[in-house]
Amino acid sequence: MPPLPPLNGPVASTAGGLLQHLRDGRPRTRAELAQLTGLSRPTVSQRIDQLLELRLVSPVEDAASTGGRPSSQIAFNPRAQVVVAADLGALHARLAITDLDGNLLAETSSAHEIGEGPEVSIDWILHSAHELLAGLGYGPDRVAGVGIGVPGPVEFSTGRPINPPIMPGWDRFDVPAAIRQSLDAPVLVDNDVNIMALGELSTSWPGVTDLIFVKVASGIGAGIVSGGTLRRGAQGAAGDIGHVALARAADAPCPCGNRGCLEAVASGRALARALSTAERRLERPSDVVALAKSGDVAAIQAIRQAGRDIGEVLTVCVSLMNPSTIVIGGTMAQAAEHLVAGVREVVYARSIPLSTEHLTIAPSRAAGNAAISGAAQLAIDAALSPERIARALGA
Amino acid sequence: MPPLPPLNGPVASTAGGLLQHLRDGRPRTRAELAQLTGLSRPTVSQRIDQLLELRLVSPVEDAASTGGRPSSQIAFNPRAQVVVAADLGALHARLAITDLDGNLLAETSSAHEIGEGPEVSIDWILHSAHELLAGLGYGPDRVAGVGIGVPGPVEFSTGRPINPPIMPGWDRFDVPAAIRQSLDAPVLVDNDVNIMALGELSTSWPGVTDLIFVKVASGIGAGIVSGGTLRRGAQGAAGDIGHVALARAADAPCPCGNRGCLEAVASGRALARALSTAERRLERPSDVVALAKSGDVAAIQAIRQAGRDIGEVLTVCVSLMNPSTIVIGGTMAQAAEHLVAGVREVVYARSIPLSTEHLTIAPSRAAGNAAISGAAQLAIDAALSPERIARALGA
DNA sequence: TTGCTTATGAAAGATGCTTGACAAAAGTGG
DNA sequence: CCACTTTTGTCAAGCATCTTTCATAAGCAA
Repeated sequence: MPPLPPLNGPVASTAGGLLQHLRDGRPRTRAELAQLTGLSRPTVSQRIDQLLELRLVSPVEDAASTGGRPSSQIAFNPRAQVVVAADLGALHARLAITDLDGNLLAETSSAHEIGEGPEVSIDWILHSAHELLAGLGYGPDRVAGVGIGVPGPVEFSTGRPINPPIMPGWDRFDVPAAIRQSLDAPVLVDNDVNIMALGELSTSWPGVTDLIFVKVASGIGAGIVSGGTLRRGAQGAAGDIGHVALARAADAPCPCGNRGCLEAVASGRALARALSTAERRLERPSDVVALAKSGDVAAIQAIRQAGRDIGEVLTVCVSLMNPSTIVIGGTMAQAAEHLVAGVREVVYARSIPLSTEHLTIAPSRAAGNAAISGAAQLAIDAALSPERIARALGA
Repeated sequence: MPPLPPLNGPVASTAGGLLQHLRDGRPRTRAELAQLTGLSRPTVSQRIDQLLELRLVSPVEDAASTGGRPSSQIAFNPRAQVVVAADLGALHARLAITDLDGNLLAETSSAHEIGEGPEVSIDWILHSAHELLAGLGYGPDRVAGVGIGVPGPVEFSTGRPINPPIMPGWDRFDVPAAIRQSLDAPVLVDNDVNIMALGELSTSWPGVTDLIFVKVASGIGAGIVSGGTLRRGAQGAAGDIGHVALARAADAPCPCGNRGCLEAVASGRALARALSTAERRLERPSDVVALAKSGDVAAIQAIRQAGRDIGEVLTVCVSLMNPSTIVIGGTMAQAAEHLVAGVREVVYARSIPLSTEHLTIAPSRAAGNAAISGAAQLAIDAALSPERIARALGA
C-alpha cells in the first residue's frame, strides 16, 4: 500500500521533451531525432518549428551528403536567453550572466556583508543583474531564470532560508518573491555547497551520477549527488558533515557550541588559528593557503592532516553511498595537492575494495567557478524544463 | 552540457497510470478518478474497462448516494495475480507467495546452504514456488513477478551477484534467466539488506521518503532510501557500513581481513564470541538474543554497547543524508530495546539539532517479514508498472 | 544535363481524447 | 405510490494530434 502513487513525469513527446535531447550541444538531423524519440519525422519537424519559433534551436550547416540530399541539422541555441547566477558568501558576493550552456557572458563581484539582511543583498543582486544585462545589450525579458546560492540551509521548494546560523534576518525570507519584483522568471535558491556540487558536476564530470562534493573553507560541508540528482534529505540538511564527531578532535571547541567536531580541527578557520603565532597572525583560510604555497612546512603538514581528518569522515560516506567520485573544493582546495593527498591516504586505506576500486578522489576542476556555474545550472534546468517550454508555447 | 538527457517518464494517462492511483486500496468512483487524473469521464471508463479485463480492478459495492444515483466504485484487486518472493540467507531460505498487496498467501522455508551454488538454490525456489502455487490452486500463469533477495552484492540491472564473499559459484550467475526457465515473469534480484529496507518501508512507514534501514545480524549492513527510492550507489555497494573503521574497535580482527571494523565489535558474530565462556559457548546471533532475554546483564550491556558503536557510525550517516527515519532490524533487533537504546543514546547526543529534531529511530516493525515483504514489493512494483500493464494490454 | 538517391514538407487518413447529450438509477417530497 | 431531482454512466459527434503517404527539392555521379 504505497502512500502516494508515484506521479508520472511529463510527457516525453512534447517540444520540451525533444529539446532535452538537443541540450548536449550536438547538432542533430530531424531523422536522428525521430529515431531518438520514437516519433515520426513530421511530428519532429513540427516540434522543431515550435522550438525555432522560441529561438531555442537554430539551423546549422547541413551534414555531409551520404549520396542524396544532405540533411539539414539543427542545434540547441544557448544564446537564445540568459540566466542570472548569484553566489552570496558571508563576506563576498558574486553575480554572473550566463547563456543557456552556462558560459559566463558577464560577471561582477563585491564585498558584501550577508548579515546586513536580505533587502540589501537582493537589491544588490537586482541592481547588478540589470547593469550587466544592459552592458550586454539584453533586456530583462531575456532572463530565463535566476539561481542563487546562500551560505546556509534553505527549504528548496519555497526558496526560503531556514534557521541560517550566519544570516541574521534571512530566516524564512521569501527570496523568490523579492527577486520577482523586477525579474519575471523562475527563481531557485539553494545552499552554497549544493550549488557548488551542481556546478562541479555539470561543468566537469559528465556522466557521473553518484558524487560527493566537499567544500573546505572556513567551515566544512558536502553536497550529495545520488542517482544523478542532488539529494537534500528530509529537512534539506543533507551533507552537513562539518559537525561530525572525530576521535582526533577530542575536546576541541567548535563555533557550533559542541566539542570535537570535524570543523574544529580540519576547517580553514581551525587551521588559521592553529598556525597563528604571536608574530604571525592568520585571519582567513586564504592566509593558510598562501602560507602553504610559500613552502611553510608546518602549514603543509597541517593541511595534509586536515585532509586525513576529512578522509576519516569520508570513509563512512563512501561505504554508505558508494559514490564514483569525490571532489574537494572550497578555498582550502587551492592547496589541493596536500589536502587531497591526505584524503586519499585515509579513504583508500580504510574503505572496502569494491567501493574504492573505481573511486576517483580529485580536487575541484571548476575551482572558483563551481558556485556560480551551479547557480546558473539550477536556473537553466528550470528554464529548459518541459513544463516551462510548454508554458512558453502556450503564451 | 548534461551527459544524457533525463528521459521523461511514462505517460500519465494510460491504463497503467490510472492503476497507480488505485494501488492504495481505497475504492474510487469513476468521477473521482477523472478529477484525480485530469482525464474525462469517458476516458476513465475506457481505462477502467481495460483494467477490469485484466481483472486488476473489480467493482465493489456502490457508494452512498448524495441525493442522486449512487456512484459505482471500483477498487484495486490484489488477488488478480500473485508474486513469488524469496529470501536466500547464508544458511536458511524462505519463500512466499503473496498477492499484489504483499499479503502472504502461503510460505515455506528450509535449511539451505547458499554455498552449494546457484543451481541448487534456484531449483529449490522453482520447486517450492510451484508447490505452493499448486496448493493455492493457482497455475504458474498467475505469477506476475518474482523478487529474490541474496546475501551479497548484486548488479541490480542484470540481476547478477557480483563478487559475493559468501556465495561461492554465484559470481555473475544470471539468476533471472535461470528463474525464467519455468516462470514467465519479470525477475528482480537484490541484496538482502536492500530488500529488507524496501519491505520495512512499504509495510510500515507510509509517506517516509528518506530512511536508513540497518540490519544487525551476523554482519552489519544498511539499505538506503533517499527521495523515495532505494539508492544502490555507483557499483551497487551502497550501505556497506559494516566495515567502517571504529575507534573503539581498535585492532579487533574482522572476517573481512581488515582490523577495527564496526562488524568486528558490534555484530552478532562478534557479540557471540565476546560473550562465550569456557562452559557456555554461543554460536549464533540468536544465542546472544536468547541470553539477553533471559536477563543476563553482561549480554544486555554488550548489546547496548553494540548499539552505541553502530550509533557512532550512524551519526555520520545522519549528518550526510539527513533521513527522517532510522530502522534497526536483523536478528539482533529481536533484542531491540537494548540495541536501539544504544543507538539513540549516541545519535541524539552527537548529531546537529536540525537533523535530529524530526528524526525517528525505531526497531523494525516488519520484523521477520521485512525481507520477504521487500522481495514481494520489488516484484509487485515491476508487475504493476505502467510499462508492464501496457504490454499485457497489447498482448 | 540527366538519372539516382535521400531528405523535407504538405496533404490525407487514422487514432484517441474531449465535449455535449441522453438514458439509467436511486433518493426525496408530495 | 408516483413524479421530480440529482448524479452517474454511456453514446455520438467533434476536434486535435500523430502517422502514413506522396510529391518536391537538393546534391552526387555519369
